[in-house]
Amino acid sequence: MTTSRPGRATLATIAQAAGVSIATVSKVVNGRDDVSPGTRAMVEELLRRHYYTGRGGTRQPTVEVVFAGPLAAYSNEVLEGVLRAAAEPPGVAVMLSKGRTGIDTGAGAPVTPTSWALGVAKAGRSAVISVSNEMTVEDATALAGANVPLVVIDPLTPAGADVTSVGATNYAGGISAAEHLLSLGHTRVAYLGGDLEAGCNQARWQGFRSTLETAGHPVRDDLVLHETFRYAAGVAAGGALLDRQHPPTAVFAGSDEIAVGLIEACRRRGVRVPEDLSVVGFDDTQLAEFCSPPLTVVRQPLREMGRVALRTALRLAAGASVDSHHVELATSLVVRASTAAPRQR
Amino acid sequence: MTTSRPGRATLATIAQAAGVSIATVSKVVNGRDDVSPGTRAMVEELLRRHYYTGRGGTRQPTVEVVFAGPLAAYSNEVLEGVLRAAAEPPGVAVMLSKGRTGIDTGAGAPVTPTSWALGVAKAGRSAVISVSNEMTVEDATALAGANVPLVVIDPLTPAGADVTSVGATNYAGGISAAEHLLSLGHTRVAYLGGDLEAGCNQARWQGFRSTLETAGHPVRDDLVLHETFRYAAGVAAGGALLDRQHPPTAVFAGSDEIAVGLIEACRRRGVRVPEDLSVVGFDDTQLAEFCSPPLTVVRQPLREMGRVALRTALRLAAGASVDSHHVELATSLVVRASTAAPRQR
DNA sequence: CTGAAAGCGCTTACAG
DNA sequence: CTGAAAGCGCTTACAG
Repeated sequence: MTTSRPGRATLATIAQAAGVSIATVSKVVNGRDDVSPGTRAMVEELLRRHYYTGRGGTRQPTVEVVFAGPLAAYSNEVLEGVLRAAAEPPGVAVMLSKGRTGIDTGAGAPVTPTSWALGVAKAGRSAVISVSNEMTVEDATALAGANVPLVVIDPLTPAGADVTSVGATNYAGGISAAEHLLSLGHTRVAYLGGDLEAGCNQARWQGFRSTLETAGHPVRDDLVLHETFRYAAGVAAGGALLDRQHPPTAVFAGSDEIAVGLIEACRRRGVRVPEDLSVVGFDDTQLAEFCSPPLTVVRQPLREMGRVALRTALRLAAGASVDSHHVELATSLVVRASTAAPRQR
Repeated sequence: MTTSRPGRATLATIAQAAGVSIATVSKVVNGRDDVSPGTRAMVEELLRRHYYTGRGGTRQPTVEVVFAGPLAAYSNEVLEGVLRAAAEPPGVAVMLSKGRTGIDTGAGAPVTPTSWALGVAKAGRSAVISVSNEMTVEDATALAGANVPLVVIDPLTPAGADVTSVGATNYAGGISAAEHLLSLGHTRVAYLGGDLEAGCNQARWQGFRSTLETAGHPVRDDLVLHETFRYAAGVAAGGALLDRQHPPTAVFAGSDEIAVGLIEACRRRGVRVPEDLSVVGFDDTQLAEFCSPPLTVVRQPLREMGRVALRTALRLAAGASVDSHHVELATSLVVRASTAAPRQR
């Protein structure tokens, strides 16, 4: 039995494979309800397996980029990278959405992971890129079920083997921040981190912690704060840190936003940066560059991460496999003006 | 002669109208070259007039947002507004692109305004939103020819009657900046503006200028600088301003980026803000909020502008007409910590 | 350069 | 719940 399958799958391809009529397959594709559940399930499975796309064939290839929170300096860098990679020939269109929006799942029905994933597939998206977004296991599974590849940038939870992700060497970044501060002579340092549950935050902290400990200057427990990655956390928790009886001489912030918030907390108290306090940020977004003083940061190559995510997504969409399910790009230390030797006591 | 046109136009509709065969229309649609130029032109015209979309009918409605420069704090706010409005039922997909990319215009051919516009139409975009982007007259014309509505946000050149645009009350914004500084007691003020050719920059400057002049404190010619809207201009030109023998006591910057650059120039020189110099920004992006000290700004409602642009674009795409070809949303003064009374001499 | 005709992929009213 | 058959929108090899 030679199943001829030259080009793209048609209704006839599926009908033959399923042993049903073309009409029945058509009904399943169009979501009519006069098909038995069993037949429907089997046909749907076959449609997926054959990458059935409808007669439109391939429309313009499109990748959907999903952000969780508000767009910010961080997302800009990632998007720039994605956009530039997408502009390279042959070119992909980039769709932007927040959460599960932008996909029509049918008249006002509540959007479930499955309906969203099916909508994404039906809209013809080649792949989905999710950015620092807690994609649930359900979302990922539904997407896989709909045959839409998913690439996660900077996953909050450690990468499962079944999800492809792109991150940065956060642990190494924490180390370089510690080494920089140690080399300047700081020994009483604090960590003002982001969400405790976030994998990237944990890695940054552990790299930082271990290096200081090895150097004989362990970080005191009361100088370790896990808050959120946002500006407000820098202002509030950073301010509280400064109000201590014995404040640190340097702070490693878990993000640029936190660092910038901390710098505002310093200004309000007349604490000078870097004379009275050294601050190291993490990310190297435009915020770091525009900060006054310009921020010393551990740079994570966000644009490059966006570019790699896009190219990986395209490769998966083309049916190729990827060498590794998780890629980590190298961080690097960028020294600007927010760090200096501690004052002589 | 009753031309029956119930639903969507088909090849037959066009063929009948053009007095040619269905086959010929099909060839035009598919860009085959065995059609005479005259026939092709006529058929293309008819395809447009009938809003021919192909059998796919309406795909998921999609709006293409085109940015010129790099994504920045400014674009974030606009995009947030567009995205939120797009997420409201019934929901539109949002495509992001920079310049004329993201559209497949055929094998490696140089992208001309016409081929781009045709590609946009063929890709099924309902409308295009262009952000602070020098859309050329050619682009706009080509888009109009392809029946794709265009809405420009914050047009660089004064809105022509034929282009729909959304802006802010820049002139009034300039006035409110001047009034704020006058009320604090400043009389020796400078304008550190963006691109001289940009309409929004001119309006800001004129509103500012006229108010100070009326108040009897005209801005000295040597304290008026038109640079670019970027950070670097704030650092360099702003720094030069501070190095004058008689520096101003307050500066109205044409954008948040310029203001933030100026604040860095101040830091480098030990000039305190607002004690030694008051700074007013323009935009109210996240940069203003995160600046240290937080920036007093003339706020332009960028998110709202994004939302209005999207809704206008959708209305145009639906064939409705708009009341006004140019809408200006109100600016407002947001007082934060970068302005204060001038020091007593 | 044009179109009649064959044929493809799909949908749907209807018979079973 | 299923499918034979009619028919629609479109494409294309080919004759003129």
